[in-house]
Amino acid sequence: APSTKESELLKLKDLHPIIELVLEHRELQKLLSTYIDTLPTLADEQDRVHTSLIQYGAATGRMASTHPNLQNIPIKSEKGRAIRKVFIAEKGYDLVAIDYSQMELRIAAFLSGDKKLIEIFNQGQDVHTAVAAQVFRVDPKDVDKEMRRKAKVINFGILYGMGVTALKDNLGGTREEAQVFYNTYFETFTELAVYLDRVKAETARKGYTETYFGRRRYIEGMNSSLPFVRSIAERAAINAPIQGTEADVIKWAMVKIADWVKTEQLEDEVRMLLQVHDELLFEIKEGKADEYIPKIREIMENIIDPKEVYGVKMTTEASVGKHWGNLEKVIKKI
DNA sequence: TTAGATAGCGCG
DNA sequence: AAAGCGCGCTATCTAA
Repeated sequence: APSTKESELLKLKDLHPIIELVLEHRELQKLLSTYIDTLPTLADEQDRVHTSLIQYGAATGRMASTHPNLQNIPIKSEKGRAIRKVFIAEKGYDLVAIDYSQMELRIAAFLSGDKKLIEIFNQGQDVHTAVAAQVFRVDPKDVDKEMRRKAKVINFGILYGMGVTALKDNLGGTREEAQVFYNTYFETFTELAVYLDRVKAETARKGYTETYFGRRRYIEGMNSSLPFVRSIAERAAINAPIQGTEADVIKWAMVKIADWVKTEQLEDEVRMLLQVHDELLFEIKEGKADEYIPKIREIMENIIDPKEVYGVKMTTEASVGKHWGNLEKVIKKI
C-alpha cells in the first residue's frame, strides 16, 4: 500500500520543499493533540495526573500505561522534550529517575552465555564501541563515530530478531554490505547466534518461550507453512525472553522497593511515581536524594545475583532535578 | 451517533 | 509480498 509515513517522506525530501513542512506540521500537531491539549484536562485539583498501570498490559509481561499513557511522554526531539518540563516535583521534593543501563542487551548476554558479550559488560566497557571494535577487528580507541553507530543498530536489532533487510534500511548502504556486516557480527558472537537458533527451535517444539524466571509466553505461528507468519512468530519468540526478563526484573524491584519503604516507614520521604519499562521515577524529600538513591539502586541491581549469570551486573544510573525535562546525572559514590 | 479499523507516531 | 519487538493515543474513514 502507498505510504506517507515519515521514513518514506524523508527519502523524497529533496523533490519538493513542502515535504519538510509537512513533517514539521506532523511533529507539532502530534505534540499538540496528544500532550499539550490533553494532559491539562486530566489533571486533578493539585495539577497532578494519575495514570493507570495495567499488569497484563503487554504479552511479554511489561506493564502498559493509560489515561494518560505516561510511558510515551516525548524526550527524543528538543521540541518534544519540552513537554517533560511540566512534570514537576511537589514543593519540598526532588524528582529522581533511576534507570537500568542496556538491561536488555545484558540479559541477552547471560541468557546466551556468549563469552565475548559477557566479557564486554564485565569489563565495564561501552557496549556499542566494544562491539564495533570486535566486529571491525580494530582497537576500541580506533572505533570512529560511524563504526559505533552501526554497532548500535545491530545491537538493538538483535533483541528484535532483525534480518538483513531491516539492517540495510537502518544502516544505509547496500544489501551486500549489510549481509557482510550481519555475517561478521554472528561469526564474532557465535554463542549468541546459537542461542537465537535454539530459542526458535525450542519455541517451535514447545509452543512457548520462558523468561529467566520461567514465566511463559505462548506463541502462535511458529510452525506455520506461511514463511511470513512464521517469521513474525520467530521474531516475537526471540524478543519475548529478553523483554520479558526485563519486565520481571523491574517488577521485582518495584515490589522490593515498596516493601522497603513500608518497613522503614518512608512513605512521606520516598514516593514511587512511575515505571517506564527500564526506569523508575520517584519523588524524594528535598535533601534526602543522596541518602536514599544508593539503597534503591542496590535493590534494583541485585534482583538477579550476578554470580548466577556469569557476573553480568544490572547496573543503574540515577538523575535528580526539579522537573522531568532536565534531570542532572548523579555521580556514583563507591 | 457510535464502533471498529487503519495510518501514523510518541515511548522503551 | 514482506522481511524489527512491545505498547497507547489521535485523526480519519467506513459501516452499522
